[in-house]
Amino acid sequence: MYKPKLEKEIRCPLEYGLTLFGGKWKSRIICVLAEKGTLRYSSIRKEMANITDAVLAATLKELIMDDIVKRQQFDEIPPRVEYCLTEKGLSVVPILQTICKWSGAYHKENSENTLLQCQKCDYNGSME
Amino acid sequence: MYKPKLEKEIRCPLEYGLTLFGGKWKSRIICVLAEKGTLRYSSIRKEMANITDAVLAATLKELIMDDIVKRQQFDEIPPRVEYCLTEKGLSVVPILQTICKWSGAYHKENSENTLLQCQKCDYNGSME
DNA sequence: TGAGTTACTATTAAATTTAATAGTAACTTG
DNA sequence: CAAGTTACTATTAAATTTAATAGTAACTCA
Repeated sequence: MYKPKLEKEIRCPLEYGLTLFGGKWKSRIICVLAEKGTLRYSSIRKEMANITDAVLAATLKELIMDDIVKRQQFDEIPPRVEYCLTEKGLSVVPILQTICKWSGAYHKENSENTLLQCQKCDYNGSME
Repeated sequence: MYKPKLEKEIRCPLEYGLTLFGGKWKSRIICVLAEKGTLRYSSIRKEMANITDAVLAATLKELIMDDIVKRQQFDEIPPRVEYCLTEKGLSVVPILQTICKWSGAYHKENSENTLLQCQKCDYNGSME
């Protein structure tokens, strides 16, 4: 998703909201944290096959700046840093679930395959 | 937003759903059609300053393929083609409104400026 | 002592999205 | 008769996102 640098380029809260949790990675990170609660950096990475450090670190930074994810650092060695959703982050979850259900329902209606299954969301392929 | 060619690359209905209406242009087109009902190509363009023909035409095509927008063509000259939301498209609107409200509420909380106003959405900057 | 762990950053390249520009047929209006 | 309208397509370029790869400090474990 295109994220304009200048807030002026965003025309409405809808567009702005979508930049906060839309996009390929943000929604997945939020889902993982919603499911697991608190996770350290390496665990998030393990949960999300295919993500690279560069992308994960950058995405977490954005989520933190937008007050959706909270970062807590422990001064140990090897380093330990834990991430969890903020209150604002938690408030996104129901929206994501709604999208999940909406999408799952229409997909079932139009297709026979069952590719759309995911442990990260609360969708299991048999939602009413 | 990254839209994978192969459905296999999409991991869950949430991600899939976001490819259907997330992104810079799709949500705006849906908003405009939700507000105005039926519009012809040139009117959609006028409603969305800054969009180019290449992008508008391509985006409409995707929305049509995903059964969110319906296209009706009249054989007149000059050509007339009208677009409106399908039933599925209409069912997205409440989700977009929810995002709009969520985003608007948090934005007001965190910022003094009032840039986030838009005639396209049902948000007017003073939402409770 | 060497390898592994951790949470990153930096750099470069590939892929994708968005933008800019020009062109088209066949009519209508001035 | 020239210019404007309509709904696009095609092409090229710029911007942005995503991916791939390597490197880091300071410890622990074998």
